[in-house]
Amino acid sequence: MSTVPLTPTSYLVLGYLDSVGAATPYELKQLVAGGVGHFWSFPHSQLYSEPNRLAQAGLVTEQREQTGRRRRLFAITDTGRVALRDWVAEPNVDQQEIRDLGLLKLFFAAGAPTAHIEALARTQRDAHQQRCDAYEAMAAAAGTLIETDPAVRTLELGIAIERASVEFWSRVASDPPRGA
Amino acid sequence: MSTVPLTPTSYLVLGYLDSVGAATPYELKQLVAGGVGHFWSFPHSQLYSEPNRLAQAGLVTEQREQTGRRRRLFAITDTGRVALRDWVAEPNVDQQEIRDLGLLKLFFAAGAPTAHIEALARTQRDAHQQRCDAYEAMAAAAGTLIETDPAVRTLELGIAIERASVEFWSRVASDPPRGA
DNA sequence: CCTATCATGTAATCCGTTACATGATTAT
DNA sequence: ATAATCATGTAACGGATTACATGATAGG
Repeated sequence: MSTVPLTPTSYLVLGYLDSVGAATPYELKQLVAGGVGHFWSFPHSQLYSEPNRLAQAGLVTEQREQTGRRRRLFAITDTGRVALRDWVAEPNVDQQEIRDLGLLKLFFAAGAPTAHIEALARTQRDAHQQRCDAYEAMAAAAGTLIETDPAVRTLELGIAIERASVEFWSRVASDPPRGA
Repeated sequence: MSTVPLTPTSYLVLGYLDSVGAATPYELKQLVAGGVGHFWSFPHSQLYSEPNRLAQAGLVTEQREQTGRRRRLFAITDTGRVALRDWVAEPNVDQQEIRDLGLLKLFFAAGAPTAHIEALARTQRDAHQQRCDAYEAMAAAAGTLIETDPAVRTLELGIAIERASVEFWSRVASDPPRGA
């Protein structure tokens, strides 16, 4: 029960364990795939190692099947719940960043032919459009939950950002830099 | 001169070396701070190790001062230039993600008191507003370059996303989930 | 001179990713 | 039955981050 540094992944696991009570890594994987995974994804192997770290810190408990697959079932502890609440309450220090690979490419596209820039812009535009549609469908499916459920509410930002991205890349596609 | 996997950081270094010809790690650090660093930041130590990797792959050359600080000066090679062009030209496979810590907190805020959510939203709103102002100032300073320089053009997306974020967090602040 | 700060760099650590592996279950 | 796919998990590697360290330089 030593103390370990908590990463966003840690809180993600704590957050899900808090909302469902207890889960195996595989169940976590499924939860992530249908939830945060849409805007914060990572390989499933993390969901096998991260709970171990959390167990070391006493934030979750582990219970292992004695038969068959010997699945591990993790549950959040009171300490874990406190850590989660504290994290949500504590003001955000670090700024979020765009970290869009397409944007990085555009940034360094000074030497590229215009046709390549246009192609990049179209690809990005379409990808963001797809994602926008997906978010909108999820929001529609969630209905009025978007007003009361914080998790669902995040869709609103996703949609807004995707729309802005579609508009941006559309403009770049139709009016690329170096256009003269 | 073995082959190494190229990461976004690799191309970032190649991109800058391509635009300035040659630079020391410290010069790269300054370039990044005034450029991509605004939307793709990382510790400066990367700028000391990454060029080494690129040199192994023959994408850059290294020249070391024989006196005083023994600074290292890196220059991009033709091979490096080709790699950079290819990267820009190749279509983007992976989707970009939001990866906003504030958004992650909101996602898991179901158990938090409304006051905490409001505080989170206000903090986020203000941070994004600040960043929005900064981007707009940079765009204004760049003037019409925004139409012709791809690197400057990226500011447009930054501004659009920041504005959308400000609006989103303002709404959450004034009308938080669980508000009933 | 002296010391505070900037410039410049290295070392060690670890999270996250990639790759692999094996037990269940379904379909044909 | 047997191939295919899903479920479940582990091992190993490396890039990114954190922390530390030392040389220049300017200000007082």
